[in-house]
Amino acid sequence: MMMGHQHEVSSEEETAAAGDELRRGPWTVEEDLLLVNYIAAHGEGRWNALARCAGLKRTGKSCRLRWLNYLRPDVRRGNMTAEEQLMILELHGRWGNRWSKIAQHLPGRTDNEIKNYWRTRVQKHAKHLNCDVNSQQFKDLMRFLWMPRLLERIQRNQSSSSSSPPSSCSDLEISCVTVDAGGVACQPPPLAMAGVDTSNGCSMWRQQNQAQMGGGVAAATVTPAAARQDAHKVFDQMPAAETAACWWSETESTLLPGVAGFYEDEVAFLPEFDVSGGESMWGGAGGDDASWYTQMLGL
DNA sequence: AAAGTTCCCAACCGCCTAGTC
DNA sequence: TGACTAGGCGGTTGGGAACTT
Repeated sequence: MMMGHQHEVSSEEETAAAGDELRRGPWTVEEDLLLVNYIAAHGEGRWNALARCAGLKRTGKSCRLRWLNYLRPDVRRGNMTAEEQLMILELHGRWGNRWSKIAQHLPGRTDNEIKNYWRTRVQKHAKHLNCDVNSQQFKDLMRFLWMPRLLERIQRNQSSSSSSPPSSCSDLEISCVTVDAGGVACQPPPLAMAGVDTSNGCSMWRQQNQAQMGGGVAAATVTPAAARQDAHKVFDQMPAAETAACWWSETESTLLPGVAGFYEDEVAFLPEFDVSGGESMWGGAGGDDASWYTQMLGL
């Protein structure tokens, strides 16, 4: 694909090219081979020199990008798994558009790929909901509906791939605050979190959570706005992996009107939001990543 | 089947920072 | 200290595939 500024050459590129005509646009198989072979023999780094020595009429920048985003052997391709999507939603909520930082927690995924995922999938649905992707409303939707559903899907995949969860994980109980339409907090039944190490901070977080919620959510009566505010406060204090693992909604029908500010019919149109295991907006099969996600929880 | 539209993502750009001289 | 270079980052673009009319 040829870019619009293909005839403009920066001073940096002029230096790198040393008078040679620079190639732009899509990489050919021959160029890829040159780059891969050169790096295999000499290693990466010093990209401008590398481009020259490898006989590539490309800028160092271009070579670096091609290698990191496409040719590197550990680059993971294909649809994002539910685990990866959950991680992206959580980490973006925490760090914003810090794509490279987010990518560090998704082995094999590049910042470019995560950025593209965010723009093409997440922003698209924010647009469908007619709200800004950075709005509190949309963040609530992600936290209280999409992320729990992704988690649900992950757990279903885990349980279907292994009939007996690891004993070290099966007894973890996760509580979360749900708020019914009348603004009354209720405590959901314990949820066994298969695949999550009970020794991590989740149980501690739960205790803190309940303490901050006024000594026990079951007894408290809170307004939806207050519940949301408290939830965010606790959420923001949690380590990333715990946050992704711990959030759980009893049902979105109780959460949406009270906490997220969305009504059921507002999200009902989300056509791809299929939790039955088929194709969904969250894409991908994702069934074999349980171990990966468990590993990520140890971050 | 053809034309139009939307979506995806590879590759580019400009800016910034760190390192070197 | 300032100029220069390399590398890294986030934002943007546009070609082609996929989908719709």
